[in-house]
Amino acid sequence: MDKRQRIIFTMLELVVKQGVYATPMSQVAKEANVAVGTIYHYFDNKQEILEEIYKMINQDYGVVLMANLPDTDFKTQFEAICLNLFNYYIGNPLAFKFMEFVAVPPLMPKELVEAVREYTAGLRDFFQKGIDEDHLRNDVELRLLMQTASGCITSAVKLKEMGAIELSEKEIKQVTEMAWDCVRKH
Amino acid sequence: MDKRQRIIFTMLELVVKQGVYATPMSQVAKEANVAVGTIYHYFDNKQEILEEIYKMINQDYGVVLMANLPDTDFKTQFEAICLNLFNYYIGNPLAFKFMEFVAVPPLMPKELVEAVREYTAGLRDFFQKGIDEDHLRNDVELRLLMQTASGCITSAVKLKEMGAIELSEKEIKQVTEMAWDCVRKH
Amino acid sequence: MDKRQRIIFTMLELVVKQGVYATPMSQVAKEANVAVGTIYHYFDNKQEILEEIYKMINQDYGVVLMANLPDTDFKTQFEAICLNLFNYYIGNPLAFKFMEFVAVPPLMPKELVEAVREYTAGLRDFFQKGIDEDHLRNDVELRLLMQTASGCITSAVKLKEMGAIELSEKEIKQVTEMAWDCVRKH
Amino acid sequence: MDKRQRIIFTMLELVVKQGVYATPMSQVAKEANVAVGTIYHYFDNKQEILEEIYKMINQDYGVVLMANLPDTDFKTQFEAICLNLFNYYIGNPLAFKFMEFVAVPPLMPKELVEAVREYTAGLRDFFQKGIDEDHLRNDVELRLLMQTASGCITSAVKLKEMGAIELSEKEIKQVTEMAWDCVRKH
DNA sequence: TATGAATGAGCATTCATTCAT
DNA sequence: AATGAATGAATGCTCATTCAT
Repeated sequence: MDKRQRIIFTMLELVVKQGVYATPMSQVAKEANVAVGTIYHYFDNKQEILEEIYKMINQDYGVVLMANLPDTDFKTQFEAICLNLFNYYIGNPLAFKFMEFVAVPPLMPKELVEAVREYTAGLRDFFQKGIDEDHLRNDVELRLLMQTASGCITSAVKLKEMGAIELSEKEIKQVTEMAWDCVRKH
Repeated sequence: MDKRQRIIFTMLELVVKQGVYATPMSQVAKEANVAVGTIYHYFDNKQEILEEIYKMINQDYGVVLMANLPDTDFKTQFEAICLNLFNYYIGNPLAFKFMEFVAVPPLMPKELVEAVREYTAGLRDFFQKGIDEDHLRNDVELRLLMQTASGCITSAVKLKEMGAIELSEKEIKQVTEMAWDCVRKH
Repeated sequence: MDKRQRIIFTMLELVVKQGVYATPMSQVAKEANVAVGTIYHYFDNKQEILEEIYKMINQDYGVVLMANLPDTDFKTQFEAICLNLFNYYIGNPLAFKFMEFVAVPPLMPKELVEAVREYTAGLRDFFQKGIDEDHLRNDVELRLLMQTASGCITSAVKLKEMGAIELSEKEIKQVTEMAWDCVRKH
Repeated sequence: MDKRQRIIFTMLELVVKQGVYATPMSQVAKEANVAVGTIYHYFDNKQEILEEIYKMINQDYGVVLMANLPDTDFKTQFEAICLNLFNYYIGNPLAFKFMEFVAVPPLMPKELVEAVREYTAGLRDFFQKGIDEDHLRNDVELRLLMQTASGCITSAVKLKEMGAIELSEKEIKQVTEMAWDCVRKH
């Protein structure tokens, strides 16, 4: 892994474990095995590294979420997306925690937050199609519908990360059902 | 308002707006109109003030959530609780933001997080009753069920706070429905 | 001497000996026998201390220059002023060196440089009177006349500070004569 | 212009505008269109470049000052030298500012300062001749006499550079007169 | 109770210089 | 000759906390 990558991943790891302000650049340097100055060769400042991580994770989202969708009915596709999200979160707990606990207002500038939403344009289109084709509630705003469904998933992963529940296949199935019940047209 | 109260509310306000580490004690002192030393007369350190705020808000929760429940069927009571939660969050945006954006791992010690859950024992009992009496899904763990329902509400308020959606009576009704669909026995 | 004074004089001393950028705040703190933080209690930043010194010295100028003028003819008064300047410079070599070698563009902001000229308004009036009453050249701009005369004095003190010449009474007398020959009406 | 020259002139330009310590080598490299490493191919360190500039300017002085002297009486020659100096300063404001504002104690080592005086040996001889032949004051030390005369010129140029006065032919004539009045035998 | 001057460890960042290519 | 990635000591400044009054 090159130095730039090592800096990013070390920062991600430390910032999730310790918090942004308990993570000095000197520690990042040491644990990434580079000199402090080297960090500033690749990044303008600490904030920029954090924004880089934020963009990176959101880009991953966009790709991973819509991957390997089965060519079947809407509901099955919805479930596949949920599963994708679960797998990503469970496989990348650092990414999950960064998004939930680190990239919290007012850390990320408004413009970045908005820019990054474009990475998940695919998901938005999918939901819009669900509304248009009468699979999803059509009386609820698109943004609210999406947020509520993903909130169900997020809630579950949060509980798992706190050590409060397991998140085996059974629970994943249940939460996916709940998310579907939330947003589907009745 | 006495000095202790002023310190707490000033800290809450600033910490929500600026973040914990961008909020120096000196600024809290100035905006609360007390001397720096006075803060340390009432609190051991900065962390203690934050924990005090955390306990205060959670205590409010416990009280507010179960207030004025109608003596009717379970579903109506569920809706009343949702409405209570909405009203609290909307009426106390600082409290909402503090819980969502400030009191984030690893800020609050594990023991405090657990201790504070007792404040909402009433809500837990209500959900347990819902399971036992066959109103709610009985195949899902209690914690997960509660978190998912409240996650629906929280998601909506977050969107409102970000300025992405309105949260008028219509939307509150919709989200309450979605939360109910999530957890009810089908 | 109080802490603020100690900080100012320590900074003056070090900055003259070492240059501004070879004088770290930590050294100022140590030699002034205060903590680093204390410096920032009294001043906003390093620059502010330097500006404070600059103002202080210029204020001294204004007072010292016109002190104890004999109530005689213009030329004798002129000589008294030169002597005042010599005495000040020789008695305060730190002040002299600060003005000549430290407070050099672009260290001091334009506005401060201009503001500070008001401290020596008395000298300007004296020169103006000299012009009006036909003691001094009236074909040369006031500013230029003043600068040239004081440049004579400054040149001499500079040589003394470099160790190139003595500056005993004899030389002081000579330089004063030269300054007078420079600006007087022929 | 070759790289070495480009480095020197870029450093001169930047150092005059920004000050020595606000001028990083990386900026010099960028604006001279060379790599940082290349600078260290031609010079040992930053200080050496500054000393090179200092020597270069002083060498210029020596040559320019005594150039094109008319073969007439002493006073006319004196006036020609003054004019040479004015022309040099006005045509090379960077050189002037470097000498006045950058090459200030303790930037240049004592030995260099002394060594460089040899470049202006011609001027020294001219003044000595003036003393010996009874054109200049013979009661004042040579160094002091020279410094005072050139101080008059310098004062005027400084005022011009500060934007305080024009320095057209009329003023140049005046200042030359003043310089002469300063040092001539009465 | 209340004050605010004083402290100094700790931080983000800079920059002259090196050196493998 | 020329490059520019890499280094890490050093700097200005912050801020939670203490304590004499």
